[in-house]
Amino acid sequence: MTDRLTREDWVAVALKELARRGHSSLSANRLASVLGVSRGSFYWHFQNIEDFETSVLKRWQQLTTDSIIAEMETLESAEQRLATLVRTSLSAKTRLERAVRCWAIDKKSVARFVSRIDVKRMEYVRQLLVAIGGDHDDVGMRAQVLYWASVGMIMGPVSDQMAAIQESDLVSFFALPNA
Amino acid sequence: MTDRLTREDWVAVALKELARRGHSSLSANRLASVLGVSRGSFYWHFQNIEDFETSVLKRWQQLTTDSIIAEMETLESAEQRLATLVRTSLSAKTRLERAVRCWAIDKKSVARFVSRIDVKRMEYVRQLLVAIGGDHDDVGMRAQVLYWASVGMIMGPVSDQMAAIQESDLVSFFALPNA
DNA sequence: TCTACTCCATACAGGTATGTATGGAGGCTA
DNA sequence: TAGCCTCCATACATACCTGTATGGAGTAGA
Repeated sequence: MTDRLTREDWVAVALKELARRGHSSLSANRLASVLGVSRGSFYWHFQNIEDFETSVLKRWQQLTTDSIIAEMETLESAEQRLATLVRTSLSAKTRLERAVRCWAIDKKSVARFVSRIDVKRMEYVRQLLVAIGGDHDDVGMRAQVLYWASVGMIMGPVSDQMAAIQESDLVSFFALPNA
Repeated sequence: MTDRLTREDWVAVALKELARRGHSSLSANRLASVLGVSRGSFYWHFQNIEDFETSVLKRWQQLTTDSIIAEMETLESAEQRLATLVRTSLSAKTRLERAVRCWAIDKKSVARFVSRIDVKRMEYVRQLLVAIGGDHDDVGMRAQVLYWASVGMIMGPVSDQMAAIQESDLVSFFALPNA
């Protein structure tokens, strides 16, 4: 009885495999073998692959966007929120983010989903920059570049330089006006 | 006679398909059908898939890194080089870059290759920033963030904001000291 | 206890992938 | 012209994928 599976069990192991080996590992075959069952279970819990993938993406959104923003909103000042957000991004586990973003390249439905999340995150960053530094002309550009940088950090090289970067330097770099 | 293929023909169509449909389209089967031949040709020109993929990556490096850096070096000042480099990046066709970077997620050998290219590009950006603004403490961070932003722009959302971003604003933002 | 429902196993069909073995068409050379 | 070398076609083995059809084990309820 206790060894029966739920949809959530499948989604959980999917996120794990997604982070470990990329989206090409999200086959019913592979996940079934990881869970120690057959594909019969998969096609009982999910109508098809599309149905399954949508569930995985929704869980990803909840974990990496909705809950993060909600957590930032518990902080008092916009400065604290941005600093914490940047620090969280710098120390975040990048494997899942990277895998999802590459998944979006292969599949248009995933791309649309990720795109909506991007807009949501970027708009939040822009709000924080406005709250901190005022609504300058280039606040849109700065929010865009800051979010691009976070995406680039996830997707790009993992250099020694990265470890030396302080979140406070980044915040002041983006939030303060140029000379 | 003229309808016989070369390794370069296979690599060329591979880069095209890579940009159009992503790295999952780089199968001998698909490319053969695109070229109108059978896989017998593929396995005559290439020892195996690894051999083929290495050739594709080397061509990508030559097109998107070596030749670009060489072109910048023909310009006179570091300011011109950085401005041109940023403008080139902003207007670059992102599909191939994006596909290669996602390819790297699925395959470790590709990841190692891309990582070496990342280091090469980032070091060049750092050199330009030093030549322009002097060797400040945070020049390493700025080079890192600027390169991250370029990667993020490629991998991330294509917003309306992007079209409004001027290359001159980006250059001054990264090259000038903070207030 | 008998039945019905839930969850999963098994088997099959159809698709695409790599890699190899082998043969065949056409040009180059002796 | 005879033979060789280059380039490609064909066929086969093997593997993994989705999706469906069907049956079977275990639990809950009448």
